[in-house]
Amino acid sequence: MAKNQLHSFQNELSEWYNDVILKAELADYAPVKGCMVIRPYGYAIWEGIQNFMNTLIKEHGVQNAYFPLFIPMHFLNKEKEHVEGFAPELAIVTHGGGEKLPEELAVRPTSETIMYEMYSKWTKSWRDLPVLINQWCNVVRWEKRTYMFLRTSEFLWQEGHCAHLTHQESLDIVLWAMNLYQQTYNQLLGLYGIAGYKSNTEKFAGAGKSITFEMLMPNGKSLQSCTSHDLGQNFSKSFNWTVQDQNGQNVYPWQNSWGLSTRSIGGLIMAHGDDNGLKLPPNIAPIQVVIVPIPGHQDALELAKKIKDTLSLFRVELDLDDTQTAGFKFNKWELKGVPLRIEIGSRDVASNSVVIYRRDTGEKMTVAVAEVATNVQSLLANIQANLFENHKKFTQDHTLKIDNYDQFKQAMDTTRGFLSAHWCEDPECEAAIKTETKATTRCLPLDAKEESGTCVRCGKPSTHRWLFGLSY
RNA sequence: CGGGGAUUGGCGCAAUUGGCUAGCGCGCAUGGUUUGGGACCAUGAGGCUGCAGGUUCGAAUCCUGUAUCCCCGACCA
Repeated sequence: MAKNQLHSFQNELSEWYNDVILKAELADYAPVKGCMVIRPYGYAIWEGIQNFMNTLIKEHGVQNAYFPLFIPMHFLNKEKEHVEGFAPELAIVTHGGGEKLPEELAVRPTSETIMYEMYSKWTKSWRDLPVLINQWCNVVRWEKRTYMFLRTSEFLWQEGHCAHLTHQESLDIVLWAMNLYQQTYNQLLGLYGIAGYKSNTEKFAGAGKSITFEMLMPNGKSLQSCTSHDLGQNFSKSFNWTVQDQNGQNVYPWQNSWGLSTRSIGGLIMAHGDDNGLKLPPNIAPIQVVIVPIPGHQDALELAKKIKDTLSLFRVELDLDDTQTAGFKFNKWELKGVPLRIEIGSRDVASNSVVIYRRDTGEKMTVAVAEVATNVQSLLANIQANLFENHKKFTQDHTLKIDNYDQFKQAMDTTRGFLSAHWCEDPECEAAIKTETKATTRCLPLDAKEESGTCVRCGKPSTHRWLFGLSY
């Protein structure tokens, strides 16, 4: 273990991941199995994601609302695939107020059923459509194995649920939502990924089609980072929900649902880190610039405050704690992933300049006081772009075109990554590949071109290359 | 849920054929000297050894149960 008490990013990613979450004070273990406490620094990241997404969600006319945590079991039972998919991971309330409940209540694993029950009450006419609602909430899925942020028994997310008169309108929202997620990942979190369709076995329980956004992590594992589902009319039919259309006919609305969770923070942590800790992209960093006056240099304080005033457009922390030495603080702020650090000591006061350090590259540069604000602005933009490009390059470098099964197996045994290979789309073949190599289908990329080939495993004809990988 | 490992001041660890008042480092508090890449001195606070039972003259140590965490799988966002 290095001096900073972190395991090696390269060789012990799982341990590094836990170390950095605890030491950077993003989160802590809760005294409840599989649950975590999201600490203020980690929650600020979630709030950044919420703010970014809320703006785009509302611009599109989708409104936020809130539905109950508890779902009567008979609601879940209405959609067969849905309940079968979620039954194994439900937390169920059997007692309330000291008495056994007449009907058990599921703690929501997702809110389709309770929301659509209400939608059907609120809509009688085609004029009442579309329903465009999103909610930010917690959900519970009783997972067998948990990791902080990536898979906890309770997690935070947003779930958008819209209903439309036509399938096309609904599909437009499905794609719009995935585009929203891509913007969030690319622009806010500096993360690259591939959007595409899930296979039938991997899709959401109750969906017609599911679109996923898959990101590659440094250990070559693939992280399903959010999903957007075309629910067709499965739920409206299950709930016997109809509205009258323009012709007076009773029709079932077309629906979609889409969600992004606190798992995104897990991807953010892992994809950008290094042996010194986190590297937060400036757009999401709760602190974009930390100003560290060298402790003991009294003359630096005035300049430090002056610099802070010139940076009012940014999220700036002025670290006035003089009980720690400069080196200690440098390491602390690097661990916490602050993109830029400004060091100010007597030397700088004398030369009317400051030292700026950038977290992503480790470069230090001397900048004249008058030019700090413009430098900070361009450096932050540069860091944001650089982190995204790094992740994009990593992903592309680890995306392999695979044309025979031996190659496929060899890749899964070594570098992993995204394996782009032809597949016959037969679920049995998919299952066999998983058993034999651990790889699952990740997605059929939205932009995949038609290309005739043969299934990498069974040799049957195939029309597209799918992405395979090891699931996180 | 299967396999492996762990749980001792806030954190990391030590303490066995069962035996003294459970130690050490870091951190923390107070005072002082320091401060440009993890400073130092002095003094001090902080433990019914995860929890519940049991065996024993005596348990951190042995037994039973249980909880939680980590790693590797199977299941999933």
